[in-house]
This record gives sequence, C-alpha cells and structure tokens, in this order.
Amino acid sequence: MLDIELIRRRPDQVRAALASRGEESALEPILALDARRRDAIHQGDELRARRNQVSQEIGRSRERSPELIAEMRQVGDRIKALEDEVKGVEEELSKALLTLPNLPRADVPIGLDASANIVRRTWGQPRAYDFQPKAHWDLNDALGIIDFQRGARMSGARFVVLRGQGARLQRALITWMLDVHTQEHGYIEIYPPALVKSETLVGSSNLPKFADNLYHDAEDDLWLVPTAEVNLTAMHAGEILEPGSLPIKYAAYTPCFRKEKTAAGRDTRGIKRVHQFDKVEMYAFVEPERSDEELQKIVADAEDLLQRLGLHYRVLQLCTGDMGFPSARSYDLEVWSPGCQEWLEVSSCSNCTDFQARRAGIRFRREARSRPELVHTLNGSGLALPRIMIAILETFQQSGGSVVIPDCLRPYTGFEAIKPVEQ
RNA sequence: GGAGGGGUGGCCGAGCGGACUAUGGCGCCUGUCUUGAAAACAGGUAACACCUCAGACGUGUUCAUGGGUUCGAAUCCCAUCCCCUCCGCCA
Repeated sequence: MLDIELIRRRPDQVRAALASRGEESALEPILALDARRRDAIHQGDELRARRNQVSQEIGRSRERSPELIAEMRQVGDRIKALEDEVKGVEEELSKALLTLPNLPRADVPIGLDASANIVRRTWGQPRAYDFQPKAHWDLNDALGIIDFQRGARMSGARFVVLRGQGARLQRALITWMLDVHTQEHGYIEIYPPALVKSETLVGSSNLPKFADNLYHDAEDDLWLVPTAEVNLTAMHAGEILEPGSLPIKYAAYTPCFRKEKTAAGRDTRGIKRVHQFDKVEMYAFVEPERSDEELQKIVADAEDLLQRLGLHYRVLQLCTGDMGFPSARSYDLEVWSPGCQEWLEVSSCSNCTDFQARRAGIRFRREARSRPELVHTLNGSGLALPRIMIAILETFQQSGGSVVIPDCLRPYTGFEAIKPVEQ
C-alpha cells in the first residue's frame, strides 16, 4: 500500500511513477475520498469533545437536566451518522489504495514488458554435448521418476507424482537449500502453515487483486499459499520490533499452490508450470536505508546455490512494467535448460520497501524512545524446485539417458546418478 | 464436536456504569549519588487518527473483535474470534 500522505502531497510524482510501470490509475477519486474522510473525522471529533464535556457535567451535578440529556441524545445520533460516514469512506478508500502497486525505485529501467529487462550478468557456459540433449519429459520416458498420468488421474491436469529417485531428489534439494541458508547465509528456518486467512494475503498483497490465482476454501475462508512469502510477511504483522532486532532473516520451505489461470495453454508439457510445487523462500526485514543493499545479498544467496549446483544462469533486472505488484526493485535468476532450449525463471528477488510493511503493519523502533517506523521487506526464491529439477535433469543428462547428480547434493540424495529403469 | 473458565498498556495484574485523566508491580528511559556500574531515590514511560512546517500544543479513538443499551461503557446485553481446563474423536 502506498502512503496516502505521499499521494496527497505529491500526486504528480506518484502518478508519474505509476505510469512508468504501465499503471494508469486515477488518483482524483482517492484524493476526494481522503478529503471526505478527514472532514468527517474532524466533525465527529468536535462533537465527541462536546459530548464528553457535557456528560461529565451531568454526572457531577445533583439534579439531572432533561434538556441537556435530550440535546446530547441528538448529538449522539449525529456522531453515529458521522461514524458510519467515516467507516464507509474508509472502506472505499482502502479498497482503492489496495489496488495500487508499489512505486519503482528511481533508477529502475523503464519499460512496459519483459523486452525492457536488462541482463546484468551471466554465470558459466552452456555445456557442450556430443548428442542432442533431450527435454526433461523425454528423458523421463526412460527414467520414470515423474508420473504425469497418475498425477492427472488423482488430481487433474498440471499435477504430477514424483516417484523413487525423483521424489528423493526433490526432498534432497529442499533439505540442502535450507541447510545452506541456515548454516551459511544467516537465515532462521521457518515451517509455516500452508493455509492462511484472507488478511494474511492482503498483507503480502496477493489479495484483493490476485484472488483468481489462489485456491480458496469458502467454508472456513482459508487460502492455500502461493508462496511462503505470504507467511513470512505475516510473521511480524502488527508488531513493533524492538531496537536492535533488525535485520531479521527467515528461510522457509512450503508447497506452493497456484491456479495459473492466466497461463492456460502455456507450458503444458513437463513440470515447468504446475498447480502445486515446492519452493524454499528467503525473506528479510531491514531498516529502510539498508534494503537495497540487502537485496543484493539475497540475490547473491540464491546465486550461491546455482553456482554450487554448477548450473549456467543469468541475472535479469526487471524493468518497471515487468516487476511484481509489491516490488520497487526486482532481479530474476534464470537458468539455462538445454533440452527445452530456454531460460527458466528459478528465482525472483524483490525489494518491497515499505509496501507490504504498511499493509501488514510491520514497524520497528530505532531507539527505546523513538517513534515506530515501517520496516522494509525483501523476498527471494532460493529456489523454486520443479524448474531446478528440470535444469539438473537436462543439464547433467548423459548420452545413455542417465542423469549425474551434482556433488553438493550427493550426501542428501544418497545416489550419484539417476539411471534409466530396465525395460 | 460437548461442558466450563478466561482475553485489560512491552509483561504481570487490579478495576465491573460518571475524578478511569486505567491502581499497583516488573521492565524500559532520564536525572541525583558513584571513578564506572549496581543499589537506592526522584521523575518519566503506549499506539493510532485529526490539526500542524513539526514527533510542540490541542482534540478524538483504542481495555480481544464487531454490534447494541445509555446523556455517559473497560464495566451492562448480543454475536464472533482466540487461549486455557475437562470430555469425546484423532495422525
């Protein structure tokens, strides 16, 4: 959520910043609601002040005054009406404010779509093959570690079953990533619920705007999380963090659930885009002046994993129009998939500045005495599993159809290669 | 799911229609004392909104949440949520 005070004081600046990410939002209705709200609050406060004063007089005096009591009854009705007015206006105002995305940082490249993204660096080289590398679904024909048919049978399209070494590889990746983040990168491990309340999703800004991508249980009004970012934002919702408690860094593994309605028809083969996938997420709460620096650290932590795996990847800085709704600056990590012949997004790292903090009410104090200030929040995938599996399978495939497991994972998988099953 | 009990400031805990402007204690901050610290003593200790150049002054709101009764609600009534105890069920 944007600061209403900023919108009120510098509407042109806000309008321009929103336009730079392709958002043509009219601010006039918001400004009008803001004015109505303040006016109604002001009137109500004055009436309440009078009522408080008179009620005290009534309490102090011996005999009741029917005239005063009658007058106060009317004042009470007027107050009630103003309260309803404030409530209604605030509802409309917050509805409007909740649909505005974050403002990009001033030095983010301008552009309306992915074509304006900038490749900041590339690591490694594509491997050389003396055969035609296969896509992971073709490799799987011999490996038998991904069962598309049975996934569809029990759950429908875009659900898969992992089997044997495939299931073990996935579990190994999760454990390994969490171990590296907690033991070497300074994150505290969190295991959160996969079901959350509506207000939790409003805090992270998945609601109200992106409800159609979420699974929802109407009976209990609980939602399946699309990413652990949702949970980690909520960890300190409504809190005022003590001086000295920042930075706070969490890493969490969760399954992630997404309807992918908008992507219907795209990426239908393989496990690139599925309704349920696993992901380890990094998250940080920091002082505002430190957030851009912290974003570089999160990107570096994600890159560290890719380098240890030996995967060829590139770092993209997203342009204004391609960034996610809550982000003020984002970097995507894309890994090369030699079978599919494309770059796969395996991580997205963002500085959300005070945008989620304002929605979720996450503040901190610099000193014991000082006023609470909003923290800055950052998130980054570290990493998204199905696409890392794709990259590992396709990158380390051998001419005979087996896949060699990267050294760093072997203590976790307990095997050095996945071999075609005997037919 | 059933039956009871309970949710008050950073924490503990009193208050159960009008001086609550929320007692007291702990914690925290400042000061005195001290070479420094501790102890002792004194003072101060919330958030949010409106107003404002301002974190000043002022006003309002907040005693789980939302309604209601009343001139006036932490206090009375209703609903909801959460926590605890016992029973049932269960991995």
